[in-house]
Amino acid sequence: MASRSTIGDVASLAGVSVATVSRALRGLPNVSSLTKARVEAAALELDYIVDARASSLASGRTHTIGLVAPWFDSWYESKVISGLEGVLAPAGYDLLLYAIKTSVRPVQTLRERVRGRTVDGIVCIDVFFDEEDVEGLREFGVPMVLIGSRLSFGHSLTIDNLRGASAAAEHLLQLGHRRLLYVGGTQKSELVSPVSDLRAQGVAKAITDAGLDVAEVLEVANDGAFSLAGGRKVMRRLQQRSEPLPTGVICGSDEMAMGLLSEARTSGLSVPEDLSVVGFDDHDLADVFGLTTIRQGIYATGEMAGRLILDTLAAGEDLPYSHIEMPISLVERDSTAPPRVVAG
Amino acid sequence: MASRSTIGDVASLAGVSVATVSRALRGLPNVSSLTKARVEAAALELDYIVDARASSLASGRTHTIGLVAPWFDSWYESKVISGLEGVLAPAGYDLLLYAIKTSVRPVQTLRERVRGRTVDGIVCIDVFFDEEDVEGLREFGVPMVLIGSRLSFGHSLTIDNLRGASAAAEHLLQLGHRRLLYVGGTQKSELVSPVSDLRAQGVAKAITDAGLDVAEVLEVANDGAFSLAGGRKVMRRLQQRSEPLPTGVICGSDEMAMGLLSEARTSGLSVPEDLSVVGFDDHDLADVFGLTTIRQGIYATGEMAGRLILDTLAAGEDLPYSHIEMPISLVERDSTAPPRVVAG
DNA sequence: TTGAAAGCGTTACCAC
DNA sequence: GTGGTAACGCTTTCAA
Repeated sequence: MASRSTIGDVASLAGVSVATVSRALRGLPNVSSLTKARVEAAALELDYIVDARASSLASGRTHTIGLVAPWFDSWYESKVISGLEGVLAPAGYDLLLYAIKTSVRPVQTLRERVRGRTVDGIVCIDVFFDEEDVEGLREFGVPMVLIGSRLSFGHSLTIDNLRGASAAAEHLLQLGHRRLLYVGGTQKSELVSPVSDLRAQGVAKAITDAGLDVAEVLEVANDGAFSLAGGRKVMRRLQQRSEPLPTGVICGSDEMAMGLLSEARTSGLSVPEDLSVVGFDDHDLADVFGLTTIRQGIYATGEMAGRLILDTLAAGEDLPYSHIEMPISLVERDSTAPPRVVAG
Repeated sequence: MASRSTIGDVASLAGVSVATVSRALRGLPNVSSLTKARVEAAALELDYIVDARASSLASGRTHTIGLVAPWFDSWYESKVISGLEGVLAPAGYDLLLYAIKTSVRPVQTLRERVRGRTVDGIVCIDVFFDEEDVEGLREFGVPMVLIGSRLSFGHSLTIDNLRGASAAAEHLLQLGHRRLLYVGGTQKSELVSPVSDLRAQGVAKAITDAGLDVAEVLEVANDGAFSLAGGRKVMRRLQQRSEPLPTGVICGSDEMAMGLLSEARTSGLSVPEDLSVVGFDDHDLADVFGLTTIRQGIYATGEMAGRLILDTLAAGEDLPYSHIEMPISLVERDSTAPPRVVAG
């Protein structure tokens, strides 16, 4: 292992003070170009690299952003990570990951990282804070961006879940469907998400707006768990009962839709002939499944979160909090069509 | 923002020295239980949290592990992250992400992080170092685990790519297929991966072992790019030419297989009647596609990498490097069957 | 069992 | 434009 050289070594070699080395290497003003060149040469020769911890301790900045999420192995999270990273890395910021286990109060983990001065800012994905948590959050004093949820302070990035689900339901209603099913569910953990409920409300709204009776048209399944397996389970249960199947299904996520689709096909139902299905997200594979879906640009959301953090950091803490609604759109593919027997 | 209390504040309140506070809070020996209790009470009252940077600067440990990969938005990476996190977090280690852009020498980024004392250890996923790089790597002096590649120093975790691909090919040969295609490709970047070649060799070996002529039986497509889109492209090209299609396809990844499958079905081919397909990985959705595949436990690989790092850290730098081959297995599903016309 | 003090490697303020 | 030096907040000898 090469011996580690410090700023002092560089100073000696260049024949200047450590203060000057520090300025020169960071490109600060008030350093003659001659001195600067000499310092840079010395640094290069000694293979000097700034100690991030010492620098951070002295300057107060860590150049690290913490990403908090319930888990990191889902498609959604990996897209956000990617978008964030794309913005943060070029700006010289690192990304630190914190998975919030279901059992632990999310705010506790946050506390330690922020108070321990490990991160300069925080991005939360689908972390839902309760009243008690919020008390503890204010004191953090570092910029915070929430994705998928909202808070009275800090930036937030969401989509219009209600409108998205409405659009999906409208699409099915216009095709002639009159027996709809919404498949949602709380997310995989106990950090209860309002997202699923909002989407259910959106579906109901579309039905009402079409002059129809929600009680007659809509059925809601709340055990889809936003997962592949959950979508399967819902479909299986549906087929085991005696009542007729709905003709149109709106799923709160593409992964649930894929599970449902898969199970439906396995048991001989054809999509969209027997059953129309709309998903949510526009997963990479939605296209392969020919899945009609509500597209949201998740990578772009990650980028936006990164930019918000960076801007807030640059501007000081006084930036007014913004709530941004990311665009969504209906992508029509092959999983939706008029119902086989149009009510007549 | 609550005023930050330091170890000095705690010491004053508890009426002891900072040295004692440091020992007491970290549970070191030689602290009377009375003192310890008093210190803990003071820390609690002041809501004291250790400054990670200062602690790290003084102790030399960062309690952070760096994860290096070409990108983070693929299924494979997200599984590794998840496995790593599951082991690291309980041990008090954080995970820092570095995406290696194709244009930059990977080793440069590593240098800065390690030399900058930002991480205690490094895990690399599918990062392939060339001779020149290796020179610079030795000096790092922190534990390193490579996933998917090998190095003469540092731990490595791979699967037997050759044997996996052999098993896939054998499966098809036993079903009676005599015209095979292997779909691979360098990975999405210029960091050339030997993985694809190894798998191609495995297929060839199975053919030879079966007493057949590789030149007659095997065709290789190296533009699958390990992606969905790549798999599609290969299938499309195949159908545009005049020669007959192969009857059995082995794909270097499930994502390529899914793309290929999707394209095949779109153009009216049925699987497995017209075409048998075997994938690689056992992607979460492989099951949905009914895809026969070579399963590798990626989450387990992530866990193992975490444990190796932790063990090495605990043991000091003297642990002998290990190369571990993770288990794989053939999972038979519905995408493979005997060819329609058995050669007779 | 406890305390004093010397680092750890920077940054930033204040003279010069 | 440059240098001296006090922080930054903790860990870790070494004495007591």
